[in-house]
Amino acid sequence: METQTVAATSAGFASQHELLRAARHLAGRTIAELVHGLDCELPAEPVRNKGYVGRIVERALGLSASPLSAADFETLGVELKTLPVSVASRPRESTFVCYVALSSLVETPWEASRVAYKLARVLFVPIESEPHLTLAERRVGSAFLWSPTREQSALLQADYAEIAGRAASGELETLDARVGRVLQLRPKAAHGAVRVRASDGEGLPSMAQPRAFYLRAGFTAEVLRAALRED
Amino acid sequence: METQTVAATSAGFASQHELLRAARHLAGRTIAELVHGLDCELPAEPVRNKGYVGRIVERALGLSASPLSAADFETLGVELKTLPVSVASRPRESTFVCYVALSSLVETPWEASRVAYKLARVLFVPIESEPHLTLAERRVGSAFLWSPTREQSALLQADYAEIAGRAASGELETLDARVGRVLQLRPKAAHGAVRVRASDGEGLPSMAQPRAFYLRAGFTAEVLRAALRED
DNA sequence: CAGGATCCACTATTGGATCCCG
DNA sequence: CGGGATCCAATAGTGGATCCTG
Repeated sequence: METQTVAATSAGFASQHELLRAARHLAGRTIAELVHGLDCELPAEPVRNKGYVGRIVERALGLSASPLSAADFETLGVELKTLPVSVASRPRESTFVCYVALSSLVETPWEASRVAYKLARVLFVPIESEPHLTLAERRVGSAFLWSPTREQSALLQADYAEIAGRAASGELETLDARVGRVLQLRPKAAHGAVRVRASDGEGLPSMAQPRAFYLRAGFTAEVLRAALRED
Repeated sequence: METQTVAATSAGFASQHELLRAARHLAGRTIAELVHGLDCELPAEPVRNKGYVGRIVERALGLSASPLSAADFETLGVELKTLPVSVASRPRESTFVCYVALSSLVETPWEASRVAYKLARVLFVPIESEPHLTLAERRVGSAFLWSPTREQSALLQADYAEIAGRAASGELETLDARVGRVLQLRPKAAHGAVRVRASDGEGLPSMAQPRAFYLRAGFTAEVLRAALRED
């Protein structure tokens, strides 16, 4: 049975290439088909189930809840990201990268940052996600491995520096999601009132909105176009 | 009197450089000040007086209604365009270039087109035009002469070809203002029901909406940035 | 709470319509 | 009707908020 083939590949991958092949094996399948071999429920509607597709693809590729398979991806040095795309292969959303504390931003250069580490190597799995499609109907596209080109890396680093600079000088008023040409900082929490421990400009304890790095849709659009040209 | 200085330069210019100097002489003045030396009325509000600033600047530079001074600009080979800009020097609007008949588009290559001719050399006069400013309060910026760079020319030509191609193949449904990265085609008339004589795909007579070429605001923004870097 | 993400009200952009003059 | 342009309702874009899971 087709879906069992997917399950069979789910144990550890020896290389990034092997992982890519497994991901490409999913191309053309609907989410319903992925779920079929995975013993899990399929919610009817996308809304209120935001991370669902991402988790299904993780599982279809063997990244289960177990620490062991999570370690596979860790060992391979690959970050897995589903990318919701329109029929015209245009990303419909920005891409979450990771949380970050403003204080760590100030201390950490781009090269040593978690965002740079996560973006060093990404397996993008496009998902055709027109709003009118149910989760079940959404279809997996052709996955690809990406690392930033020299130009892209320069853009990311410049945005990081701009964001870190504003954090350092305490210009929190002007440090919103509009900053950054390709990388941006946005609130990320269950709701807007959530606060976490932080330190203010002078290192004194304070409470702050949790924030995370995101890639702008325009940037992943460029990444996707380049990948399509490769094919 | 200062405004007489302006009037004194209004007779024919010997060169583009002389014209540019006269235009730069207007920098920093308000429209009220320009009008002061010109014997004409100043409407209170911008709305319902759309071409007013353009005509005032023309007159301040000696392009009166008389065919003679119009010929000055013609002889110099310069097109005069005011450019409404925000305080951040961002163009607030697209820029009208000229009317065009779809039939002529099909026959005329870029090099021989009126739009290419008009864009070959332009004197842009930025006007600070925040919506809350009355006409009188709007201020003239630093004028500059522009000709398309090689890259800009390639973009313009490619857009022209794209537009002409759709006109040729009769794809009028897809030939709207969205076509063209920097150059676009838009309806231009007193109102949407205006029609002019035209010919259809087979050369048969028909009625069509008058259309004109415009430069997108994003393009003139780039032109303006380059000019500001020069200064 | 970190990580898988998308939602959606609001803002920014702009395509088509329009205004005045000669 | 061509040329000087801007207006503004509708659409596109996105910043901040939010949802579910382990």
